[in-house]
Amino acid sequence: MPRPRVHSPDAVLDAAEDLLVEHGRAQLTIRALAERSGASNGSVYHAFGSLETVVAAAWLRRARSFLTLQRAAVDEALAAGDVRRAVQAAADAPARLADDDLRAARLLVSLQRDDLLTGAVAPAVAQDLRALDATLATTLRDLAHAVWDRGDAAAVDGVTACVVRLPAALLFGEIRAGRVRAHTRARLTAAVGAVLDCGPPS
Amino acid sequence: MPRPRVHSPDAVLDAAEDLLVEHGRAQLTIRALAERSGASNGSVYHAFGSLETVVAAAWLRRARSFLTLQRAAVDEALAAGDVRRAVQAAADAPARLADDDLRAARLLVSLQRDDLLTGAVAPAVAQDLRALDATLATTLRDLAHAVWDRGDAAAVDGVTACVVRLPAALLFGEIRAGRVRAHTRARLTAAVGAVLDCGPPS
DNA sequence: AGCGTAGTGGAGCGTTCGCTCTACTACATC
DNA sequence: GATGTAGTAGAGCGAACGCTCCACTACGCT
Repeated sequence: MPRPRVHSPDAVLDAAEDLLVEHGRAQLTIRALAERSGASNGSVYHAFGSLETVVAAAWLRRARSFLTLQRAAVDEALAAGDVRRAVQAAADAPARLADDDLRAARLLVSLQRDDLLTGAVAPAVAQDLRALDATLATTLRDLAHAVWDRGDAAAVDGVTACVVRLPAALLFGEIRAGRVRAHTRARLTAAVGAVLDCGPPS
Repeated sequence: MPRPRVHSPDAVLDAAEDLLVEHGRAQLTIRALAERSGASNGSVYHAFGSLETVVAAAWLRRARSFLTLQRAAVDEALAAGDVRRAVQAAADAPARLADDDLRAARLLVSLQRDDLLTGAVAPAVAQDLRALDATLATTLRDLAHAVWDRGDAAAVDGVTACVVRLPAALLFGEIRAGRVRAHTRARLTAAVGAVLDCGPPS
C-alpha cells in the first residue's frame, strides 16, 4: 500500500514534550518541532493537521496516565472506607506522578488545560480531551458524594478546591523545579484537610 | 519649551489595563494599544520605549497600591499582637483589593510577575519592579520572624506558601471571574491556618 | 521672527509565525 | 511495469508582530 512512516507520531510528541518542558509553549513552533524531531514541516502537518493538535495530543497522552494513577489512589482509599484520605490522595496525585515519571508531571504542569481547546485542534483529539474532562469530573463528583453525600455544584466545587486548586498552588512550582519536598506534601495534606472541614458552600 | 503632551502616559496605561484584563497579554499588541488609547505607535514608544515597559508599568502601578493595602493589614494585626491573623490578613489581601478596586485586582491577576522582567523593560521601571519585590520580601520576612522567630529561607518559604501560593490558588480564579465569595475567603483562612500549623521545614 | 525641544503620526522594515502547496518517494497490489 | 496511496520535504505565502525612522508640530525662549 502506501509509503511507510519514517517519523512516528509518538516521536513527534516526544520532541514537543521536550520543547514544552524546557522552553514553554511559546517556544514550541512548528520550525523548532521539525528540527527537534527530525520530521519535516509537511510530515507534522500531514500527521496532526495543526500545531495546536500536537500540543493537545502531547498533553492528552500524559493526562491519561495521570488520571489513571489518581483514580487508583482514590479507589484504594474509598475501598478502605477512608473518605478524607481519598480526597487527600487525589490531591497528592501530582506529587506521586512526579515520583513515578517526572517528565510526565512536568509536561502536565507546563500547560494550562484551559488553553488547549482553541478550535484549531483536530476533532478526534478534541473529543478525547472532552472525554478526559468527563473522567475527572466523575472522580470529583464521586468524591463529593463520598465526603458530603452531595453531588451538586457547590459540593463539587469544594472538592475541586482540594483536588485541583490547592495542588496547583503548592506542588506545581516544585514539579517545575524538578523536586517535590516531603514537607510540601505534608502542607498540602494539611491544607486539604482544613478546606474539607469548611464544608461545602451552603 | 517643547510641545505639550496630548496623551498622558496614564491614559496609555489605562488602555493597556483594559486590554490585559479583557483579552490577556497576548492580545496587548502595540497596534491594539494605539487604537484603544488614541495615541499613535510613535507616541507610545516615545513615552515608554518598549511594549514590555508598558506592561511592567501597568502592573507596577497596581502592585504598589496592593502592597500598601497588604502591609497595612499586616501591621494592624501585628500591632494587636495577633501573629496568626497577620498572616491570614496578608493572604486575604487580594480579596480585599478586589472589593476596593476590582479592576486593579483583575489586572494583577492577569499577569505572572515572573514574566515581567524580560530585558526589554526600561531600566527605571525595572528598578522600580525590583524595589517592589524587595518590599514584598520584607513583609514576608517580618511575618516569618513574627510567627516562628526565624528569618531563614525555610521560614520565609512557609510564609510564602501561605501569603502567595494559597491565595493564588483559591482567589485568583474568582477575581478573574469578577466576584470573590465569602466562603472562598473562609477556606483560604482555614488553609493558611493549617499550613502555619505545619511549621517551617526543618 | 527664529530656534530648540519634546511630543506626534504613521509608513514601513525586518522578522517570525502557522500553514499551504506541490513535486516527489516508497510501498502493495494487480 | 503500471497504478493507487499514504507519507515526506521544503519553498514560500500571507499575516502579524515589535520596533525604527523621519517629517512634522506646538510650545517657551531669546
